[in-house]
Amino acid sequence: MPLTNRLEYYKTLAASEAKELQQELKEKISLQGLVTAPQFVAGADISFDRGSELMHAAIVVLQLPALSPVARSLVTDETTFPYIPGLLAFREIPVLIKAWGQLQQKPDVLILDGHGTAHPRRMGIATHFGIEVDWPTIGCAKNILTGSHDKLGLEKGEYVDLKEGEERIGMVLRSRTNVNPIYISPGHKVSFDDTYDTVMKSLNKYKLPETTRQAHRWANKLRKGEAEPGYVEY
DNA sequence: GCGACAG
DNA sequence: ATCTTGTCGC
Repeated sequence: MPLTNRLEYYKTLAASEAKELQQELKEKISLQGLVTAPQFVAGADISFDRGSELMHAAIVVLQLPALSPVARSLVTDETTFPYIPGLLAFREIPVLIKAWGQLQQKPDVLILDGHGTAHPRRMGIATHFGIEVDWPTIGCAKNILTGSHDKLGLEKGEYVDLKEGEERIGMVLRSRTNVNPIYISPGHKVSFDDTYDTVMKSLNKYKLPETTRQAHRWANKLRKGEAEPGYVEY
């Protein structure tokens, strides 16, 4: 089924059906590592007014190692799926894929807001998105959804595995010294090592990766009418 | 049954 | 996610 039709199909799904679809898609996950060191990393995020069905999406591409801006894609669209923990992808993926399709300069890897394999069925939004567009993705969340972990050191760069039972599903990373950690996990077509390395390279002086920060910034500008939808290359 | 629960 | 000012701590 064509991608466009799949996205329309998502909107018709009941929660139970969405979960079944995740169980099927789970078989397509690849944790094969990246072939070459990434030079371009991108961040994706969504902003919206509470109570509104309008979703404002931003994807920004940055170049390593300086994290200098390369391009951005902004799209506004309406969602028809509610926010349900564990089913975030069905709500946000449609507009993100529109932004992705508009993006000319594709990055080596895309970091999304939310989890990848650190999900009850290993199908967080980063993994789901990666499978749909067949591209390397990483999940980076500010809060935990599932799993448990040991105590974590306070220095930037330290991490512990996030596990569900005996299975490693992600990592809890101290992205900035003495600040609450972030939760990172492979999305699709990246390894756990790629996930850690890429996120570390995307960090500067803040808690969140610069990719995430820039995507958040532009999504907010779009929502507030301070930026126009469309594609821009720098 | 109760609590947890990405954005 | 978003609503919002000051304030405590490194």
